[in-house]
Amino acid sequence: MAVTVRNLTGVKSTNVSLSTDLSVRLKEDILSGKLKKNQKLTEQVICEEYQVSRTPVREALVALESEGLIETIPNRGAFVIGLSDKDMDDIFTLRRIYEVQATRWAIERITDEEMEALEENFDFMEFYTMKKDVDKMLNINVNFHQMIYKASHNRLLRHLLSSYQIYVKHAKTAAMKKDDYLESVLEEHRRIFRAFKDGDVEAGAAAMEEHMINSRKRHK
Amino acid sequence: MAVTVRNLTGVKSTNVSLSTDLSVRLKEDILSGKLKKNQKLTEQVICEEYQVSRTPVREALVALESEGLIETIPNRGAFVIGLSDKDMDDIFTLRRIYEVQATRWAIERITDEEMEALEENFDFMEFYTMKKDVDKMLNINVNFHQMIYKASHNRLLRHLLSSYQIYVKHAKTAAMKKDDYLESVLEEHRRIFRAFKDGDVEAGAAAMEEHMINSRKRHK
DNA sequence: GATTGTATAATTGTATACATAAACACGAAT
DNA sequence: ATTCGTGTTTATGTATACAATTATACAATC
Repeated sequence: MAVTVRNLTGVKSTNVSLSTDLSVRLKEDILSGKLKKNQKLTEQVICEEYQVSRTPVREALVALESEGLIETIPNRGAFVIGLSDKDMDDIFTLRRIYEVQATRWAIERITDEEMEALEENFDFMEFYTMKKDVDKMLNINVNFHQMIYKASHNRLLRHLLSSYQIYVKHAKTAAMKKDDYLESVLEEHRRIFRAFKDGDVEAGAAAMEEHMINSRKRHK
Repeated sequence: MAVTVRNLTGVKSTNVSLSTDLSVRLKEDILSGKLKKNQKLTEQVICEEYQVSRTPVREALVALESEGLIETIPNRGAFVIGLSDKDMDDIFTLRRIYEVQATRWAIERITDEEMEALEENFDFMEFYTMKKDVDKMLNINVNFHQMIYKASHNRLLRHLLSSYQIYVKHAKTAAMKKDDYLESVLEEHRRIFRAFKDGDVEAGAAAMEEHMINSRKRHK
């Protein structure tokens, strides 16, 4: 079908199916606080709210449950999970741990082609940091990490880390207006990238660990 | 509905919904090799094979995709992901890393009530090791780890680690016939349990790490 | 013979109708 | 007033019908 719809953030999304599109929209609305914690997600209500039938709604809810964002009680319905500050800290810790492992594996396993792509990404990053183009940087930043996931050559890890990405997405904007934001991120990425060039697993792991810790501080 | 059906292992399962029941059965069949890698999972075929309609089939497939066991290509269908020996090694590594983190948090956060339950579990484990009752031990073993997940007081971590459990489940039986199997597992659990009693995070993390490494060796 | 175009069949994506279980309201019995 | 029972309503669970996309077969063209 590939309908072009407009989600609640006003950004066009041309996702393949209503199910996947809806699951993304619901995810955003949960993390942005639009759907409040412990709130009951009645299927029929979502149908009307998002203008789709129950089938894609139910499939989206199954996906959200697998990611731990909602809880489904049999014959009772789906409820939004509340995320406390402690929960967010924990999630960051869990993400950090796997980002470090992904970096280790990626440095060991990266192909020449993937290395070239990473290098290109880093060049762009330097360029747009100079230009002070925050929007471009956001995408490049996400891509940098996605490339590392891919280079780890483990489908499950890539999958899990990608699903963590959403947790930071909505928190952006506040911290990024600081002057040294772009510079800091670039410098941290530079250290990680250099470890890839050197094939130095331990240096890469350390650099990524520090990058994640700083990232948490920036977005808190 | 709560129908009592019989899954392919011959074990009765009285799950709440056809969707969740089916996702468990499909998971077992993928990991046992009944559904071969790269095999296309045509919805209609699964309907006939498992005697349910398409709705629960599709919902089960969404769940399996979230766990990384199948890949869904839009408008093309679902395909079984092949897991190589390297993949299994990686999964064990990913599990080990989070088991260690769960242990750290659990030792820090465990409640008195949870501690009592863990102690009881350990007592049972000693008893059934003496009795050489492998079947009972299997359940107790799984419960021991589940209790630690719970005591970590992080829903997402508990969720993820529970989903890893299935990967070892089907591999059991071969290694467990060895005489020293039960003794080894008991001893490793004893070290972990002692760390809980002492509230020693580092000792617990080390003990769990070793337990996981040994566990991988045993099931390889 | 290989390639492209088109009609047909098969399969996925979505909507809706039906079945069943939980939530609710309300009155009777204690 | 509280508890229990019963009928009604609402929501979830399941099946099926319809729409849209993709795969297949086969003929026409080069």
